[in-house]
Amino acid sequence: MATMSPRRVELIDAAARLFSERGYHGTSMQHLGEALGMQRGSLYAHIGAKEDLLYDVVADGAGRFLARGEAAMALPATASEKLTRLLIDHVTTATDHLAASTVFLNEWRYLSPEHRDEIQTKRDRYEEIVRLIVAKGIDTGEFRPDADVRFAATLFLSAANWVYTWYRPEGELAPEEIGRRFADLIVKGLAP
Amino acid sequence: MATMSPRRVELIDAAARLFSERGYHGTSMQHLGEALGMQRGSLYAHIGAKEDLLYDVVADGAGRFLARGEAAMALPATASEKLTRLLIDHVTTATDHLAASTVFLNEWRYLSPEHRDEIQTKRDRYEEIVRLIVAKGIDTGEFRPDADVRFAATLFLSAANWVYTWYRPEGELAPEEIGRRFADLIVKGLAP
DNA sequence: CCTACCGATCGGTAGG
DNA sequence: CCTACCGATCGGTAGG
Repeated sequence: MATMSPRRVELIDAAARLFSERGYHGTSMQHLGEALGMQRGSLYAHIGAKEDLLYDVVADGAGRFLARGEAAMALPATASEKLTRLLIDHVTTATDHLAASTVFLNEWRYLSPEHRDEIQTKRDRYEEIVRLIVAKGIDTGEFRPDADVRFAATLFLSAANWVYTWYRPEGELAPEEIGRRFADLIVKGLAP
Repeated sequence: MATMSPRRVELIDAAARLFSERGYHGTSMQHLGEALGMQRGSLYAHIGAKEDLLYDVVADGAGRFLARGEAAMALPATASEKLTRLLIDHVTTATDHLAASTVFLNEWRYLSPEHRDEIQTKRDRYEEIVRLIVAKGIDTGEFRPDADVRFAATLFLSAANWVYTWYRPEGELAPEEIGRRFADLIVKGLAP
């Protein structure tokens, strides 16, 4: 990562954009070459195979979300605050990196088995973080005792992960505001 | 539709399954031929082009969801009851027709522009139905007056449309129960 | 529904 | 980074 050439970075950017628009299988090396103004064969000076690009894009996306998750969990704050903070960060991250997030969420299943397993582990960890925050809120009495941890976490993830399908930068609501409103609704649903 | 041959029905079924597993662009006519035990060229006795199959699968999915939506709206019931009923029906439909629902939700963007527009209209109508139910609940005082109609509807749709990514038939919860728990959380979030 | 074929394009490589 | 190429496969058609 530290030694990644500028060309490789450009290539990953173009891959994120093209894969998000046309899908991984709908994007050819030819398309990628045109996006960078070079012959498709020349791309192999920078990568070993097409799947490397998918992995790079997906791993970037996974890494970003997970970093926000770990940060939210480490906050000295109530469960409601952590949940709200994380949902805002999640939405902001998804919208700031819309192409990469789209690829992360809907093309990751085309990764090679090894790469897929690695990403699955990160997804599992992220989900666990959300559950831990909800469970903590129940413990402290902040959320109602009969709340369903798994369903509350899944509702959180559903709202967060569906944003990329409808968010448009020209829309009237800022990403922060979107995250906040979802969090309000969910936190109210969890109130005692 | 009334005159659809058994072979064509088999073909659409196989397309739903394969497109949901490998994506539209990741599925070749060769794959489809193998699934039906025939040569790929022979498939053209039943369809005009590969895209016809995508359209058939997506249109089936869209039609099913929309029918549930219109039915829920027509119920003689409170807004909470309609919302709960629709969410249960949505989840049940998505899980009963998991492959077609998956294709409907994540391959529809590869339709031809005309077909895409037609499906978009149905999606818009479905979303409108959810909003109308929420708005009605606010009018009658069933939901709190400051509830955000668009966000409540989007939270509903997010939960409903994310199910296909994590639902597994061998899981412990029945689809009805999944829909009911989501509905409870959302309705509680809307309570005055 | 099959055989045999169409031109185009696929991901990837060699050699410079 | 390009030229020139590899074998394989793509969606689709003709003619039977």
